[in-house]
Amino acid sequence: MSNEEPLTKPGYHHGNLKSALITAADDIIREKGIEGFSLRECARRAGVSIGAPAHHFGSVTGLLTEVALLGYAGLGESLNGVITTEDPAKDLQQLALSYVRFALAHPGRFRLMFRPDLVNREDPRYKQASTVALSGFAATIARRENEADNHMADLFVVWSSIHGMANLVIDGKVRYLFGGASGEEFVASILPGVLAQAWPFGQLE
Amino acid sequence: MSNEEPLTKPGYHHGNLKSALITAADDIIREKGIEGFSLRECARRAGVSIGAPAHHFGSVTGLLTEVALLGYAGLGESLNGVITTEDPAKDLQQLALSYVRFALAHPGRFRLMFRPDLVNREDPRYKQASTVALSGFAATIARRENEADNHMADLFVVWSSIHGMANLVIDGKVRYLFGGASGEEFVASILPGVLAQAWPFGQLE
DNA sequence: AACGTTATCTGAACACCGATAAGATAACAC
DNA sequence: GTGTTATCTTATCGGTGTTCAGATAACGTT
Repeated sequence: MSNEEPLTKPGYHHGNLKSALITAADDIIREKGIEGFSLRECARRAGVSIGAPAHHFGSVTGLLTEVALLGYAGLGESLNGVITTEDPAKDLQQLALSYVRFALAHPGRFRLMFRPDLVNREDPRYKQASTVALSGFAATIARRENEADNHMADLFVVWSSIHGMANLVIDGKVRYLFGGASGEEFVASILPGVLAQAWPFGQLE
Repeated sequence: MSNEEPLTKPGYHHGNLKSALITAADDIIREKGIEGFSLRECARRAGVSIGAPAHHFGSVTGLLTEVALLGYAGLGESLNGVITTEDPAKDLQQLALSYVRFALAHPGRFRLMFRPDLVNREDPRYKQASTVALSGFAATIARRENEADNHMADLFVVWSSIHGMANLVIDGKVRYLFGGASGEEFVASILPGVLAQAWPFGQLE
């Protein structure tokens, strides 16, 4: 029994306004991007007055933080789902692919997740969600290395590379480098080749 | 003779409103970040009415595009200044350092430069400015390689890595990975070690 | 030197936005 | 059934970018 969308609909009390607002926010962000989001339209879509969200989320940051948390949960699922544990080097390539695919499939969410002005990073759930999302990734790094190596340094470098790819791809810089290839084409056909050929983290060790 | 700031000051006509507005915008972005920017405050600082900027820039995007162009010019200076041509591998490390340093020194500008909703990337000057800014970087990649190699793929991968580092650093993710190190500490003392130890692009070949 | 043209800037209006607070409403506990 | 509390509405505030008619002055031409 999923008490997601329409628990109780009509009347003065919405019933599950909180989740309805989160859903509406996620919809807007998917349709118009994070820049096209507005709290008022969000309330409008949930069929509620413009002052209602404040009671549940305090401010727009509170609501968007919830959306960002969902984003990290989704990213974590995507990442942790491709880890085989058998071949760390191959796992890293798959993680890079999944990371870029996620950013490309949910650019609005992805951008929101890294917008410190829109997300309350002091929320302890934020730290937990982002840590969990990257936990399998960090474990893969550690699995690849000798014990004496500096895991943090390698995690930073590899994460940087993956994160930078995702940002460049959703910013359309790929078209700038590779001609007319769109983001989807790029990930589907070019990126695996790029990773196998030029990405150093899979070949090392 | 620098006809920069106060060419002609008082009166109905400002004299050099265009550059004054660009300067004011850059100041606001430096003080409050790109999210704290507003066209109205920009006009206020330039001592001009709220409708004045429209005549010179059309919209807020037009003005911010000019600031972004300045940003790319500054980034290009920083990058091209560290290239020695002698040792491409070492040059790449210096380029990475300069890139991150620039982002950390001008986080507002840097974020603006990669905000497609705030910058008009159809402006031909934008394409030129970003190309010039990365020209020395691309040349260093090419210089490092054999002729048969795929320059575009390598440029993408190395740029991704550098760009990702810069983003993670200004987003404060460094503290998350490296304990209490601030961005400045990281760039000044930690990052060179990270690059020498874990960054693969300097050692290869 | 005077005139007409054009570039520049003002001022007001409009439609949005997020935040806030007082009050209406209804669910819920007792 | 009554009182309490959570929820939502309504109105208001200050702020934003855009637009446009009109004021102003610089500039080119005669």
